[in-house]
Parts: sequence; C-alpha cells; structure tokens
Amino acid sequence: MSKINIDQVARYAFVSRSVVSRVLNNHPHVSDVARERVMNVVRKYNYQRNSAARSLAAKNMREIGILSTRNANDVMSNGFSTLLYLGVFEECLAQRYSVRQMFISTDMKEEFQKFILNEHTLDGVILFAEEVTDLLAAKLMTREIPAVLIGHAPGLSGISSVDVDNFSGSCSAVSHLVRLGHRNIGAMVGSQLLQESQDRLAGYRKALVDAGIAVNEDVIAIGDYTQRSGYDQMMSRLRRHPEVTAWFCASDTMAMGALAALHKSGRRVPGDISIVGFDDLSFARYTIPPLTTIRQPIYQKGRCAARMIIDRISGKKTEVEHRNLKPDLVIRESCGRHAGVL
Amino acid sequence: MSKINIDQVARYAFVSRSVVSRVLNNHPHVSDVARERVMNVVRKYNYQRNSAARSLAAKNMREIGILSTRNANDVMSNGFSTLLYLGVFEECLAQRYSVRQMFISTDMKEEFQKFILNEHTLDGVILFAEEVTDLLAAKLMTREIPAVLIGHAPGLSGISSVDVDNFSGSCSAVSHLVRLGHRNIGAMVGSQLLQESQDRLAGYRKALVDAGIAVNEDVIAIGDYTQRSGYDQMMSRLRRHPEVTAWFCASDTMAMGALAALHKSGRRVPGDISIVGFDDLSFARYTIPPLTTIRQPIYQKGRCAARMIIDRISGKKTEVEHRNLKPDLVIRESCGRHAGVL
DNA sequence: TGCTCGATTGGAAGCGATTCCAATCACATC
DNA sequence: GATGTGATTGGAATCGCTTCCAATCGAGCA
Repeated sequence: MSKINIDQVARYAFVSRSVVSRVLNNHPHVSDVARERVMNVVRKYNYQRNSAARSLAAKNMREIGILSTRNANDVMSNGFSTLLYLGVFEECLAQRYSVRQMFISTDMKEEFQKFILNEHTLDGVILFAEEVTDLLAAKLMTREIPAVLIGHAPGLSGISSVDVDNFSGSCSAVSHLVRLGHRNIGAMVGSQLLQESQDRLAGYRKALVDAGIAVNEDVIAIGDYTQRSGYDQMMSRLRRHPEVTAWFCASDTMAMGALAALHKSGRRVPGDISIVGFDDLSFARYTIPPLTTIRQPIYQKGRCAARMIIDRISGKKTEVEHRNLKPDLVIRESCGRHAGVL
Repeated sequence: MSKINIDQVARYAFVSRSVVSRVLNNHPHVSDVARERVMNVVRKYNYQRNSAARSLAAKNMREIGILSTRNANDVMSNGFSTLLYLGVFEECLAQRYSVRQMFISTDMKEEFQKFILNEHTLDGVILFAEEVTDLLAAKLMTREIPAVLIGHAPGLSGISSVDVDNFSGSCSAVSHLVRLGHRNIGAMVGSQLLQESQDRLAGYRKALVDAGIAVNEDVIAIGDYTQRSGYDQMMSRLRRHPEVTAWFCASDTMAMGALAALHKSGRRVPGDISIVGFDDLSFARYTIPPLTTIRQPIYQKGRCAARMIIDRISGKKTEVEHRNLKPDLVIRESCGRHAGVL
C-alpha cells in the first residue's frame, strides 16, 4: 500500500537498483529472468516511479507546456481551445508525456511570467498565442527550449508550426458565395495583427479577384472573434452597406453574432443576406439558420502539434517544419442564391 | 544565461547553500545582509530553482491535478470547462502552485489510467467528473490524496466540494416562468445519474409545487447537455405536448438546440413558447432570441476549488467543506407572458 | 569578564531515481 | 586450461534542492 521506492523493489526482486531501472526504462542488457522478477514485484506492490527523482536524474521532465494568451479568453469560451488541448493531451498521453496548460498575458505581473516560464523546466512548449507571440517566442528562444506554434507567423519561421490553411479555406468559402450568384460580398475578419486574420482576408480577396469582382475595402469589417464584435459590426455595417448580399465571417463566433444582429434588424438569412462562417465549432449546426462554414480539424491540430514537439524533443526530427492542414467547406443553410439570380 | 544552480548562487553571494535555500523559501533566521546578497545574485543571474530537485527534496510537488471525464467532451465544447480551468489556474498561479489538467474515461486503457493517477505524485486533485466519479474517487481515496469535487455527490460526502446551488437556480428559473403566467411548463434536464441534473429537476418540481401546479412527469425530457439532444428532444416533444407553453432547459446548450428546433418547426420564441436556460455561457446573449437563463459563476467555481484544495494540502484546513455558490437569474428575451394571460 | 541564550550560519545527510563504469559470468575459441 | 568476447549485473556518483543539526556569533546580564 504505502509508497515503495526503487531500492525496495530491487531488494524484493533480489537484483540491484540498476537492473530495476533498466527494466523500467526498457533498456537492453537485462536477462529475462531478472526482468520477470522485477516485473512481478512491480505488479505486486503497484510500484510507480517518483517522477521528481526521475526528472532530476534524467535531466528531462518528460513534460511539455501549452501556453495560451490569457486574452484569448473570448476565443476560449467557445470550446476551441478545449478541443485543441484535448488533442495535445491525448497525443502526449500516448507517448507518456504530460502536459501543463498555462495562460499568460502581457499585463501579467513579471513575477508570474517568470514563474510560468522559468520555474518549471519544460522540455518543450506549444504556443497558442496571439499578439504576444513575439514576446513569448523571444523568451523561449533565449532559453533554447523547443517550441511549436499553433498558427504561424512569418517572422518566426525558425519555429515549427501547425496551422490550418486559412487562405484556401476562406477562399473556398467566398467562392461558394460567388457560385451562388453574390457579387457584393462583405468580410468580417479579426485583427490584422494576427497572421491568421491576414490569411483569411487574403483568401477572401483572392476569391473575389478570381471571380473578376473588384474588392471594396469599405465592406471589410474588423472584429475580434467574439460574438459581440460580430453583432456590433453587423449592426453598424448593415445600413451603411445595403448593397451587400453576403458576408464572409472569419469565425463562427462572429457569424453567430452577425446572425443575431441580422435577426434583430429584421433581415432574413439566407433570404435577404447570406452568411458563411469559419471553424465549424460544435454550435454551428444549431444556429438559426444552421451555419454554412469552413471546418478546421482542431483536435488534429492539437495532436499534430504535440507529435511535432515530442519528435523534436526526442531528437527524432531536428529541422523546423510547417504543417498546413486542409479545411473543408460544410454547407448548411445560411447561404442562399442571390435574389437577382434566377 | 546558462542555467545556474543553488551552489553557484551560494558561492557568488559568499554564503552557504543553506542560506540561499532559506532566502528562497522565506524561512526565518536569515540576516538582512545575507538576504540582500542572495537576492542580488538571484536577480543578476536570473536564477530559478529546479523544480524537480525541489519536489524531490521537499517531498511535495506543489502541483495539483484537475481531472475531467473524457466524455464530458460535449460539455467541454462550450467553453464551460475552459473557464473553470482558468479559475483554477489563476488561483494556483497566485499561490505558486502549478496545475496539470487531465482527461480520463472509463473505456481508457488501464495503463493510461495508471499513468495519469500514479506516475505523477500530485499533491491534490480537483475532480470535474461525471458518472465515473465513484471509480475515480475510490482510486484517489486509496492513494490518500486530497480531493475536491466540482459539483457534489451525496455518496461522497467525505470529499469537499464546490457547487452552484442548482436547486435554487432552477427553482428561480421556473418561478420566473410561473410569474409570466405559464402553467404548462416542461423540463429538459440531463441524465438523472448526475446529481446536478437531479438537483435541477428538483428545483423545477419545487417551483411548480410552490405555485400550486401539479407536476406532469410526461413533460420531463431527458437530454445529455448537448445542443443535439436539446434539438432532438424538443422536436419529439413538440407535437406530443402542444399544451406546453414554456420549457425549462437545464443548460444553455440544450436551450440553444431547443431554440433551433422551435425555429425549424415554425414556433416563435417567446411568442408561442418561452425558453429559459441554465449556465449563462458566453453565447447565451446571442442566441435568437437572446436567452433568459441562470448565471452560474463558473470561473469562481474554479478559483474556489483551487483555494480549497490548496488549503487542504497546506494543512490550513482539515475538515471537509461543501460550498454552494449562488446563481442569478438573468432576464433577456426568450421568455414571454403566457398568451392566455392579459 | 564570563556565561547564557537566541539569532545566524554552514555542513552534511538525505530525497529517489538514472547512468557510467567496472566487475562478473557464460561460453566459444585457441 | 588459458583467454577473449559480449551479455549481465552491481556499485557508486550524480542530479539540485531541503532541512536537520551542530557550530558560531553577538548581545545582554550577573
């Protein structure tokens, strides 16, 4: 019952401490009989290594951190980050790593930042950051700790990354609207400080250009990925741009806010106006009307990031790598054929 | 730059290793001058203790775990757990503890369960579990590791818990409907295996009884806290119970699904049917129509749980404690006066 | 001055693993 | 029978810290 240590295991198994360690770590040079004896004792006493001692001696923690910005708070509240985290967790579990999830913010006291970044010697870090990316990255770089970025930042091409192809995703979303006959298509994106937002906006532009439609900078609204900003932006744009018949929203959350604003204003979706979102969060199927959107593999993103960081830590891979997962268009009911087109 | 250890700090500060340790741990019996010298060196070299060594020597990890059931997956995807986790994290940060978030499921391989529960010697565990509560609790009990439950379970009264007052919350939600003149009020709750669901249903019953309304067991629908189940349940109940003019949904997610179903069926909310939710998740303000619901302090729940477990670990408190946080009714637009009442 | 007592300080023994290195062993070869 | 080889094994150092214990120091008091 009570905790037992490696020496006791060794004693009970009539072998030395070293042999026990080798068995537990699957090292070679252990006879079958010794291995058997050790395993029996381990099973019998339900022995588990002390991870602190293990980390100290082995000089690695077998632990990675996933660092999010605290102000991704709003993004968080939509289950995006939980799903991402689940992916990370399950990949790590499979590889017997553990994960420490942390939040950091620029306005956080210096001491806490230090505590988070320094107190724990993590073997690697997954960055799910936003505008503080540079700051964090710089700190991590100086500590020479392997990192993987969720999303990507051209300025940090030295750090591996996993992202969804935002460009082609938004491009196909907008192309969908074009196919339905829309010519006046607005865009509601996030802060252009974020690479992700830039890419989604670029995809929008590309789709329009491909269709021979001039881009109207006036109908590009900047939100912040919250339902609230989607609502507010839509409310203010609605009367200024009555000619717009379809909006590309760079996230389902903003799309949801937009939907609420449209309903409040008496517009019908998709009758009067079409809406397409991005992410395919779990609620997208239950908005009114159900949201046509771009599905991105969030869970996979997490697993992928975890796999990359572990490969890096274990030395299995050394070069930086930029993964770009493919998104899919999922058609539901929020987009309709343009009224002028029959 | 490169990592420095306690011996080097001691050397540079012209004191012994012990003094450095005392300074770092705020122990008494250190002269001001010694403290000052040590701190200067610490700052200069940006020294941080090695947490593995610290844990090993001090025999505590200064780390707690938050354990969720994997199949709370759907609950997760609504930001509930992220917000809860944020509360836990920030309280722990303030107290210089770290958190390890983990998921566990009943169908998980035994080895993984062991890895999660045993490999890491956590000082305490916060349980955010559902039906596997007993299993987990039993395992934890045998390891004699302090635990705090999010929610509560009468069978586990030996474990401290933090919960929202589900009973009074749902009671006030339903009373609100009664005040609006509704007499035929349905309930859509979660699995009755969950204490939380039982309490929310009990609150519903209480409100009806208080109002002198007979409880009709036929209009109590059991869902599973997902949008999908809210949608499905509402679809099937709608025609079977046309007399019901208002529904109490035990979660915003189910309420959202119900709203979608009502819209699909051409019913108007709140014109034809009123809906009240529970939780006040961030999207509740942007459903169509905006959802009247019961707000529960999710973040506070997390902080509170963390505080309790840390108090327990540090020995500041020893007796078990059951906290019950108060929820609030937040009135938006999904409930209307019963048509028959003028 | 000599002594006591409390505040500081340094020395050293762990904490529980990993891992290097040397010792042992079994066995084939000469 | 002596020797070389490779597979096993045990011994011991080490990781970086906490903490007990004994030593030292300095002020207050008789």
